[in-house]
Amino acid sequence: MSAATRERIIEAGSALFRRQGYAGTGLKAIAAESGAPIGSIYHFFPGGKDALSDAVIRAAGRAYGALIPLFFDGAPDVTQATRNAFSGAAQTLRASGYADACPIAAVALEVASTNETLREATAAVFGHWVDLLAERYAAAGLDAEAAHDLAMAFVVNLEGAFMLARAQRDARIVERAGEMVAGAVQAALVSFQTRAA
Amino acid sequence: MSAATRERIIEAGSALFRRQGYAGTGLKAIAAESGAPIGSIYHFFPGGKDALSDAVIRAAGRAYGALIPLFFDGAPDVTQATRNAFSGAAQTLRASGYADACPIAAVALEVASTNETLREATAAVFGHWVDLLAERYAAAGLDAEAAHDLAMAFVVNLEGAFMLARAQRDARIVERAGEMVAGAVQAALVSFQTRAA
DNA sequence: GTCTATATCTCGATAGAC
DNA sequence: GTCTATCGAGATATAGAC
Repeated sequence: MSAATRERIIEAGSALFRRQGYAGTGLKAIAAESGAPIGSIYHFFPGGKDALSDAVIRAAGRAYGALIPLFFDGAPDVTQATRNAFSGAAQTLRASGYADACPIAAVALEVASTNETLREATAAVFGHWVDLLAERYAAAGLDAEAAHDLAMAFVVNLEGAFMLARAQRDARIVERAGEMVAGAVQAALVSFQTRAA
Repeated sequence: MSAATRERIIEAGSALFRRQGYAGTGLKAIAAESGAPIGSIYHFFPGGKDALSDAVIRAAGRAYGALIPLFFDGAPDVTQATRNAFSGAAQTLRASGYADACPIAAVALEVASTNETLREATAAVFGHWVDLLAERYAAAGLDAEAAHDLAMAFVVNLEGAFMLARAQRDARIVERAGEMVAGAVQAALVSFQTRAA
């Protein structure tokens, strides 16, 4: 099955990029991890490492964007959903031995000044996540600007907390960052209701 | 002058690490950037790339820690100092074409799961920054736990904002993150004064 | 589509002249 | 202390059999 091989290559690339970064991950390692030979990588991605990396970044963007409904659809309100999302991320981090955090964070910092194509891919993914979150905050009654700022704060805090938590091996950093974002969300909601009243 | 050569090597490593990361930066590139031959790197750092990288990380920790008094000593209060620090970072980011952000961020994400020695070095640097900032917030009257949490939020937001700002080429993200942290600092100060009264 | 072999390059590291 | 030459390993990429 060719489609399955292509997906397995992307999945392997995603797993290795999040732990070793872009430059630290060779195509041979991705081939070994996916079980496919090197030739298959160039068959599915004629553009080589850049084309594969672009596909990995965008796939990770879709996959993690799909997690947002999981936390927001079931929660009683967006404040609790925000808190739960950070708690879930902290739990995943702990369970994986501080390896599984953001799939594109290391790559984003590596390519920001060295690879314009991939930089744009990471920018699009961050923008996608912010848009999805902003929709949720707007649906809770906040105006567009406040919703966007909180969505940006969500991603900023998650990424920054992932960095410190992985370095210091302390997942509570992610939980504390979640408290701060949730507090800002709550404060914005209260401020909006006060203004409306 | 041998000491000057050693420092030039560290300075070159710092400049390249922040733009290309750890795995993306070769010792030959550091040698070329510093003007020293490869042999000199192994003369001053017999431990090779790891020993040099450790020195680069710790030097960056000291250098950026030394920036904190610059913002906090002259400011009217810690809230304004916090805001100014983020504004200054945003300005540096813009002026450097979105290249000069945190000197150890990319390295930290790369080594967190791949190099225990360097992971500990980055953890120590983050901890050092948090400690220095917590001292400032504590000196403004906050209790130790609140001061520490705000200091952590400072570094978390700065690192996360750097990541998104570099990817999307928008330094306002750093400024907005500064507003959020400064707001949390202000709220904590007000809350403390209310409790004390 | 799958897989191997290989060309070319650059890596970290070392040896040794000066 | 400075500098060059070089080693073996691993990188990306390609050619071509099956």
